[in-house]
Amino acid sequence: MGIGNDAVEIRAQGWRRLAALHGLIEAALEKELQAAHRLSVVEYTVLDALSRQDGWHMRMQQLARAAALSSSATTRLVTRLEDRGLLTRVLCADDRRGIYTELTPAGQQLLDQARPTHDRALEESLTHAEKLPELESLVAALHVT
Amino acid sequence: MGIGNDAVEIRAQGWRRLAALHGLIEAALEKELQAAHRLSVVEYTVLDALSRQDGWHMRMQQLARAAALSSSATTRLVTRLEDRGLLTRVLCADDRRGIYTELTPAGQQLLDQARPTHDRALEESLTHAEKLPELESLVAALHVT
DNA sequence: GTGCACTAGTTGCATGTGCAACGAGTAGAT
DNA sequence: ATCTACTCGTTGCACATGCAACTAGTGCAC
Repeated sequence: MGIGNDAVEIRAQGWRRLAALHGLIEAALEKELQAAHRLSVVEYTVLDALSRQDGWHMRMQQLARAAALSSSATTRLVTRLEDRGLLTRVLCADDRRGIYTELTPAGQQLLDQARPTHDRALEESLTHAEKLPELESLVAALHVT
Repeated sequence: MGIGNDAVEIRAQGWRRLAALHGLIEAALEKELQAAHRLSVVEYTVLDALSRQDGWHMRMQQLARAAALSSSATTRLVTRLEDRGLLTRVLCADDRRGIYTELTPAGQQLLDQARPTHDRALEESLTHAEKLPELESLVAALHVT
């Protein structure tokens, strides 16, 4: 049980804290976004990532990475959002395998409505987490640019 | 776009980084644990939480909180592990609603085998994440006690 | 050109998850 | 003793996810 094991244990503890904080925040966001806009956290993440491209397209795999999802899950997620009229698939001319997605006005509008909900829920859960001794320092690290 | 909005944006960015790091680590652990021991990350988390109690019991709801899972998911997770002989359900005498779970020798043994895999995969993914500029500071924050 | 290895995205299938409804047990009021 | 409100854990059901297999398209070798 020397110095090496201590490092291992510190890493494991850090990971447990990270997972705990992540779970806390995600649960809060999920609840609020679902209740107010019928959006899941991943769905919001995708819309947000698209809007961050500012009117520009994103390929499916970029979306997959942004949402930390498999490509199959991304396919169905995009289908879901497309069925709700929030985004559209655009075939790309240069590479006909590739598919671009872009926000529709309705998608942009829903995102505009959902963003305050998201930001408020995020702030609340961070404030809550900050009070838990084992999460305090990790929350502080998020404020750092 | 005053100071208030900056704080909001910083929080959002922090959350995206947290989610990214979490996804990175979880995917790596999932892959390694699944391949080497047919264990998912949540399953490992539960076994680990139980062993951390050092031979003592844990109620279903403690387990649910430790794994960031709903109670229904916890029920089935415990059933799965019980079917594999890794833990046992123990009815509690004082409160007959409550159910304790404890590791079996086989569960302890599998955990002992899986822990090095887990710790190594964790170290590797942290080392990898440390090289990504946007995750570097967050990874550093995990080292802090 | 033809063939081959590769990438992008989609689908069948099995599985893990959350929500809501439920049965069982507890604690307190009267 | 009984009624009520609550907690604990389990189950039916719908649904999102990952893996593997597939189709379509690209690019390189020859």
